[in-house]
Amino acid sequence: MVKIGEIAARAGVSVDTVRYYEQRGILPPPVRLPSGYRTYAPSSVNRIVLARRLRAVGMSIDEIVAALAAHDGGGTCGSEVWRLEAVRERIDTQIAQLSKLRDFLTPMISACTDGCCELSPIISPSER
Amino acid sequence: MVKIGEIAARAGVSVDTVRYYEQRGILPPPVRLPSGYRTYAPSSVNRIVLARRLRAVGMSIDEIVAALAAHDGGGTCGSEVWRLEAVRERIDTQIAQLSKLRDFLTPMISACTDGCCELSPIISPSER
DNA sequence: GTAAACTCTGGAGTATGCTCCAGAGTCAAG
DNA sequence: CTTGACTCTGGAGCATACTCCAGAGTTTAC
Repeated sequence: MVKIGEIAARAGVSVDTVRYYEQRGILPPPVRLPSGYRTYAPSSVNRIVLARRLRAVGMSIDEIVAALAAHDGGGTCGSEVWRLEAVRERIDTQIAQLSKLRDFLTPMISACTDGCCELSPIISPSER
Repeated sequence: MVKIGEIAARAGVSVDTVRYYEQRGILPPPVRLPSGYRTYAPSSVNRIVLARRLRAVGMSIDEIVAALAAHDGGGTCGSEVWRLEAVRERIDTQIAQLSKLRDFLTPMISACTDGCCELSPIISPSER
């Protein structure tokens, strides 16, 4: 079991962020030493890193909490099918969205090379 | 040329957002009527929709401005290679990042079915 | 020509996600 | 045992991205 400073360092976040994530429900309340110090299993890093990555791709804290809750709510570990799948589905949705965005962009690029740009409406096409 | 209300409706955003995007540099200063009203080419919708989609996948306003500037800075339209490509590259990076995230998750899901969960450190593995 | 709907500006307000701080206690090395 | 690093709590502060508002002018439909 490690203290907050080390867990934060390992996850690449600040100590404040770890406490904030606990407050928001991303991290469960950790075991406390008699002194009140928080102690974490080293694997807690995974949860923080995962949250960070999900944040980086546009998920809100609430969405992450919901996704993790769906995962955690699967029941006793190993006793039934877990739903980390839900998170993965969310990612697949994101990827699909991005691909669509990519497809949205591609014809624009072609249009550009044809002498007309759909993204710079400041000058009308006739002026080009 | 259409007024702000219609451009906002077409893009599915609020009038305030359109003005905010102009202020932030996502949209160029529009042509004004003698009354001071903003008027836009219908194609301006594309720029707003694109910005929205990029926001939805985690890009900040500043990043979007930079990406669009890279695009706009390509010179006279059709006269040289445009760099909307830069935006597309950003998206590809995102997709790659998400795929990595997906790969990060998959072994966790397997681990779960094996009776150990890396995301719920509140209970130590020995207690399971 | 008048009422309803729309637009203007500048600034204040809100939600989210951190980030920092004070003041006090705890721990680890020498 | 002291010194410096670490941790605690609660609350304030900050950046981002909107969102709303007042008060005033403009446009549109009847």
